Amino acid sequence: MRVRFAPSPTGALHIGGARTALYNWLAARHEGGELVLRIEDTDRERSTPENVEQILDALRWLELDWDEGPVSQAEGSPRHEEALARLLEAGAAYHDTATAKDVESWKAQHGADRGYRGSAAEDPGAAVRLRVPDDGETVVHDTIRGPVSFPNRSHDDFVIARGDGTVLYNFAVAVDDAEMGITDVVRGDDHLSNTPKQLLVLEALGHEPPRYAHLPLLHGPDGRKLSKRHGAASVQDLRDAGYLPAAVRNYLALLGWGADDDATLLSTDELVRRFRVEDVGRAAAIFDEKKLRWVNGRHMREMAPEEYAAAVARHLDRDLDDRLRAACAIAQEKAQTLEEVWPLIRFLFEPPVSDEKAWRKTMKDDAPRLLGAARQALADGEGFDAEAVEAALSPLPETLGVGPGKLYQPIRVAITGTTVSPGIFESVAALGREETLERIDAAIARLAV
RNA sequence: GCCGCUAUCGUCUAGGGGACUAGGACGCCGGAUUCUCAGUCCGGAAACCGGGGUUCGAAUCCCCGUAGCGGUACCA
Repeated sequence: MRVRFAPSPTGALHIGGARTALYNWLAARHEGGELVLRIEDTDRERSTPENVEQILDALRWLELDWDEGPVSQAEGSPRHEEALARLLEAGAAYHDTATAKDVESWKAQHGADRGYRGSAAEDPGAAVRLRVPDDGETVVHDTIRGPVSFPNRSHDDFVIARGDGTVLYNFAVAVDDAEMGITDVVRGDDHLSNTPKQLLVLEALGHEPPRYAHLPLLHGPDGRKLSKRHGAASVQDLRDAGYLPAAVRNYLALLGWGADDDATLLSTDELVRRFRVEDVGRAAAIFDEKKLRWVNGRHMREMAPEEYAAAVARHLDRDLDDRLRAACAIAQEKAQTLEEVWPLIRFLFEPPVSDEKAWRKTMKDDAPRLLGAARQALADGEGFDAEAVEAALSPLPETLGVGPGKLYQPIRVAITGTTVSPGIFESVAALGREETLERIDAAIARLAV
């Protein structure tokens, strides 16, 4: 098996494109085949080096590697010109001076279900059209959808090369797929309607067509095409939002494909082992970031501590030191994305945040008494790890005649400034005795005012 | 307009004529977690687009609608 991922470099790699890349990668890895990365840059204006780099960057982040490329489609132009010349010579294609308007009026005359047919002109500066048969049909044998047939009559003699001799997408793709020895074309459903054209080109050239599989499209929560309006829409957005590459691969794989036993959490090895293109579903799927968050949280909790800390450090762009390691250790069970880690551990690196609502809600009348007692308990005793802190604090609620929450929440607010944090014993221990006492003192002082 | 694809809980899906009182997961709602929740555990509500066929029997097969999406460029 030899597959290809062939994005056009029009900007950031979108989530739909990422899934197409993933499916190609999974198919290749599953079969022990090869993945070719080809950049569809025949539209020179949109194909900037920056845009190409964005795609490579996205694929690297997703940890999807390729075996060949990136190959520039535009650089294959000698091959395309040679193929074009062959068709022209054989009469399978012809120069045509007709404009878009001419085509339109031709259709008005012949009915909308009748494709345009032009006539050959002795004008080498005119666009080149492929001759499409009037009868019969072109059928796409799609791995996912089965046979799909298109009546030839409804197709125009479509343009395969511009007046300046450069070739168009549907021609270049067909030639490249054939000449690069691609065995399986796995791409978005938006290309299904293009496939008969490519098949027609292949047939005129005498090439065997590859197998085709058209993936259902990805939509936003409103059922419309996924775009910026929907929040995270590109791979870069996903990275910035704090998702893990492994979790993104897991979630994206599940959009349109399901493991036979309904397994939801799958490692990449497992995905490679189980993925089959023929098992992909046919209906468009909606990208649901909530589920991605959950999948991501599960992956985060399963990481080894050192790996987790390294990922957090990279995301926060901080050095990975022991303090950060300790912070990560107490936050790993709580956060669903890398982005959520910082609010949980921030109190270990900066003064408590100012959250008036939390303060008012927690610091009731007897707060000074409770905090005072906690301070005293924490000031004495040996050691200051989570166990020692728990040993010091846990007898207090009963002694003081209050529920545990009544005691722990004021401490939490005193040291972090807010009401949500990792476990209170772990948090206090991680902060250290000196800093904890200082913050409790500061809170008591503020309450005395 | 024309050509084509698709249609099961809000979402991702399982289902391949009887195993369907339609299963799982996210989300949602409720409870628990003698410390918070944005974490974890437990429970609950929640779907076969409509109409015709075929069949003893249809979520499953066929037809017709409807809706959504894609293509219809000298874009990719």
